[in-house]
Amino acid sequence: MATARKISGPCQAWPDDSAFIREVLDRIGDKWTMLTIATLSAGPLRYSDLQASIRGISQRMLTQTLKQLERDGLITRTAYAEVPPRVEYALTDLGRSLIEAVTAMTRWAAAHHTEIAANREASDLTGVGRAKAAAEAPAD
Amino acid sequence: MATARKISGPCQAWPDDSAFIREVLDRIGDKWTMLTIATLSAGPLRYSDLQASIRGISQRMLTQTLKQLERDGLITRTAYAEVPPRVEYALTDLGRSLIEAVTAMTRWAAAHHTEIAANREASDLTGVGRAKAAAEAPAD
DNA sequence: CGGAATCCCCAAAGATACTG
DNA sequence: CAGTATCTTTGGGGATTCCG
Repeated sequence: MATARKISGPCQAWPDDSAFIREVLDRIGDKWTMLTIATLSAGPLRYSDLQASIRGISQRMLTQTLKQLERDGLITRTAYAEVPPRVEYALTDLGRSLIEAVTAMTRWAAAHHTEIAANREASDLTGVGRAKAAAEAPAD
Repeated sequence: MATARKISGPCQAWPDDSAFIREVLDRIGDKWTMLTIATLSAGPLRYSDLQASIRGISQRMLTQTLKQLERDGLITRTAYAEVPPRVEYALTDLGRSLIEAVTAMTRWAAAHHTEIAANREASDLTGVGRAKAAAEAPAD
């Protein structure tokens, strides 16, 4: 609504509604979110397990990510009122539906990260002419 | 170390080396990167077209994203030395291999964004008890 | 037109310490 | 063990300007 912009561009496979896609993408596109989903895709885990599995994530981000996912209905949080506090997080049905998309990303990452790294180096050497992108400055 | 988790879950595509996955994910997981890839998946576009299609992106981010993608070998940049400067960006073969993963994400987003929004609201109402997450203030 | 350089701001991410 | 509150830092990212 509002802005009825006429994009006379060539091939636009993108409806004007790319808005909500940005929204969702901005939310689940987050690296920690993806990693969390991926980690939980194997099965329910508790807080510490998640922190250990994703290792590199801070409690802040973990908690934040989990809460966000819970709000969105992607995961469930089950707290057992035991003496040693225990909370388990598990994917909901909705969350599971995301697995394929996330794994598609991670599988791609796993399959092409080497290629990417190679391209980076090549680019670094080839386009040095005026590349200021060469922040890599190999010293010298 | 203690990561000898026995995952008996359904789809586990998870090597312990989630490190490089984080790397790649952090790069393509960027919202603008995904949208750019998605936009280019329809075919080659020039700078202005991209800016118009993704609209909402600033030249800074667009340029930055394009450069990054070019460095990684996901897209190619072809500059035509014409009077009216013209530069076209197109996905490489590697870039195209990402399309399926990206579209998987966007399709999911398109299919479940409503559900997510609903869950958000429900969550907002249900857990109001002490929810500090309720920063939604719809501002009348 | 395409993009590089600069300024500036705010929000996000990390670390730490504390509590239930 | 699980989670929260606080402080600080960093840089992402928007707007503007100028150059090729």
